Amino acid sequence: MSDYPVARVADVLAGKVPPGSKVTIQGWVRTRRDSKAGVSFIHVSDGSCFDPLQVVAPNTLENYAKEVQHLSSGCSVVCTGAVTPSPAQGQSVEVQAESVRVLGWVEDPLTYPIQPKKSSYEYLREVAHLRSRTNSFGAVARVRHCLSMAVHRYFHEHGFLWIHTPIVTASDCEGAGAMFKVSTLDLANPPRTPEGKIDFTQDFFGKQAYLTVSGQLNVETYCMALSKVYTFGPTFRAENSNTARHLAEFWMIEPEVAFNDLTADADLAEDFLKYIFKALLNERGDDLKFFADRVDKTCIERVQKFVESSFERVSYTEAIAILDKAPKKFEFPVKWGVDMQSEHERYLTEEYFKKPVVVMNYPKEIKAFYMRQNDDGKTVAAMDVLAPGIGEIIGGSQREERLELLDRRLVEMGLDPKHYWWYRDLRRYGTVPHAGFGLGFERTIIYATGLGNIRDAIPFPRTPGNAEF
RNA sequence: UCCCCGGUAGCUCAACGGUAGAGCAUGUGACUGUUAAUCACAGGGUUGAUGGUUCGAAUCCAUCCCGGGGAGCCA
Repeated sequence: MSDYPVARVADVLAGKVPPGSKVTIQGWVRTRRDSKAGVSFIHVSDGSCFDPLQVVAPNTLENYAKEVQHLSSGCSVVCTGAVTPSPAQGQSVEVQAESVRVLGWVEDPLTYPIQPKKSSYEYLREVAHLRSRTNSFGAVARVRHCLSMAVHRYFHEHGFLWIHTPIVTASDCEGAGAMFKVSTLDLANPPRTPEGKIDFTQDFFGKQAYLTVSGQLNVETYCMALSKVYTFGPTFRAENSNTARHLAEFWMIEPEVAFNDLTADADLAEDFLKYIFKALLNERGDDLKFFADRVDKTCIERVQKFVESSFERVSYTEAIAILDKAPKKFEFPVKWGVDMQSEHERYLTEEYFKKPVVVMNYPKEIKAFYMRQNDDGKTVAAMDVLAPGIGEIIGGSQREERLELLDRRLVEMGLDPKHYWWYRDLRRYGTVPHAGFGLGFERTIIYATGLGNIRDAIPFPRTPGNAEF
């Protein structure tokens, strides 16, 4: 082995390595082509950028016939040699190999699941442990990382603290959907109370516990001391949802800001989304170009337009009026007081406004207990951000900071205020107006990339009946 | 969970009641500073599973399993 410094493919291709310098490249073979001129061209990817690096292996290498000519897609290699300008089209620089060492062979190239050709996303989901080696999933991973970092950078630069809210929760009424149960009890033979019910006092946490469906209630406690906070972590919904937009395990971003009202909340959502999409445009042009070429021609344009134009803002009442006058027959009739269906949201954002829309001030009956009641007595300070192509991407609200009104809503909705004792305490001790929202991270990714299914926006999708990997 | 559509070679698909085929991939050879290279030849299949109808089923029927699209729930 030589002692040449290890270089990332991204740095070599970006010209950060001076021509003539000798480097070590570590990665996986994408394709190999042999030339009778006495060289083989090996495209090596290490995941650091979209494009692979061309390694030119001459037939004078001692393992040329025995090994180099048998390299197939997926083999892991360590190559050393000089970086030189490429005489041929297709790449600016390449590496003239002095050595090509094979670390791992593909034991049966015929049945290697990842072949250098188009494979369907459906098929690749069945080989999720290997799909990271494809152009598509490498690009998704880099986009996901880029957006993650941008999320943290935005909040950090704007004075927010990242709060690590718990994954396991014992409040069974977070109100955002069905929950997964967490237990160490023997399922076949659980301890029983005298009444014959399962005795959760003997369970690990001494009471029934669940996986969180939202960090919001917890993060509000930190908001009431640290002013600007956010969560960014996994959340879980045990809904039997089988759609291209739902996961049982997904990542959510939930900022919460003290002293903010609903308008400030919508302003934050807009400013924040534009920031992370700008970062994506600046940093991952190579991957976005791939998505534009292969997945969705309009994706770059869409993200650019998103960054440049302002969100449309309408009240729920106005939105209903627009839908009422729409020259279009809806399957579900539109009426003030009912929740909007997918077809309604789509019409607003895709046909009527043709851009992201913030719908604000929904009827209180169709929204959660913690949302702040407006003076009209009919609506709450809730907002949804609707985006063309995916529908609801953000759901948020100003929170009810007045204890009396909060309690009234709890009772109206059949909830027991006792179960929310610590949440209510926030209103008893130094309460202030505050607002926040939840952004589905994977939905953000499919919006930006044009991916058709949310299961391809997360490395290992969990959906009903699917947790193989 | 409901409504549609689909499961055929390693992958993408064709054949739609009468001997199961192509492209890519793989192997061999030819050719070439090549670019998902090209050309020739070769190997490769209990047609998702189980029953049924039929002289005969990949094809028709039933049930189940798996996948996709749409709906609901939501982020």
